[in-house]
Amino acid sequence: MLTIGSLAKKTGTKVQTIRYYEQIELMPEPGRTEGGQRRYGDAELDRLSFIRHSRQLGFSLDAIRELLDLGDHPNRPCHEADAIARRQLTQVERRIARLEALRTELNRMVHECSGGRTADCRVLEVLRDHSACLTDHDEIGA
Amino acid sequence: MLTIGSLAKKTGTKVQTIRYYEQIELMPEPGRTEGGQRRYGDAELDRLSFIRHSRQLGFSLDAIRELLDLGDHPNRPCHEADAIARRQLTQVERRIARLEALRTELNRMVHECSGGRTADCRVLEVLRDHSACLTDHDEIGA
DNA sequence: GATACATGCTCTAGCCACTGGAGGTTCAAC
DNA sequence: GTTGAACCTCCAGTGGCTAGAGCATGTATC
Repeated sequence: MLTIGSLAKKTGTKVQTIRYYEQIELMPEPGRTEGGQRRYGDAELDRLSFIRHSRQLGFSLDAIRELLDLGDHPNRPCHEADAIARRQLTQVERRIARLEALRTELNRMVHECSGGRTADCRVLEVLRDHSACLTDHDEIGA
Repeated sequence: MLTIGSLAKKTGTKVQTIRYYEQIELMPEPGRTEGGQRRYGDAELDRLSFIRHSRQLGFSLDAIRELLDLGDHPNRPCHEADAIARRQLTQVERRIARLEALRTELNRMVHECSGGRTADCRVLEVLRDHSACLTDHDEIGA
């Protein structure tokens, strides 16, 4: 039986985060000691590990909820899990493409800065004038 | 003189976002009509364009605040602006590296999925077992 | 001048995924 | 029995917006 603290340590999660997962019903309500402290078993350890690993791979909590649900039904066809992962992959690829455009632009800004007065600063100039950009970057935070 | 709506359209910002920027003092309080509606001039248009463009390049609102401040002092040396841009570049590069590791992992997951039952699903299996991963991806949201 | 209605206003709450703190209780070791 | 780390609940805050309620204003048309 694990305390919340040792579960946290084993999974690299913060204690508060575990309680938060319980609150949003991503983790089940665990058993308690007489004094009211949470105690966890192996099932919860596995579930939390799954959640954490999925988060590290960038899945949203909603996607993880779906994945967990799929894992609970071993006889269902797995194309849904596959679809979720593919969706995630597409998103990751889109983000990479966008960040690469930003990298190009930032690189250009930084390399064109000659280190003079802010009035002549290429960094500020590029930010002032979008049309000086070489790449498209129209969405925010994509 | 622009209404908030036309300023929004010109800069590709939402009306609420402009009011939010005013609230957090990133945008100045504009003049008002007798009836109390906001009216904007060219200075505000420029400032908002700068903000939006910086956001598109991934700068935080705090970083943008600094950049705007630097732009207001044309005779100061520009190495600070340069430093902010470099910091941003580093962050972008780190995010790209991380996402590329994720892409590798997701790709592998997706391609190893043979489309059977969820019990045999490679996607779920990899998520269950971090040690099956080839890449490091330890931080969340980095 | 009247009317219609798009656009404006303020205020509040919600989103995601946590994180931190206050103020109090329980557990395990000594 | 005492200490002190770890636990508890509850609430508020983060960033960067976004949405909606409920009402006021501005402008074009008749």
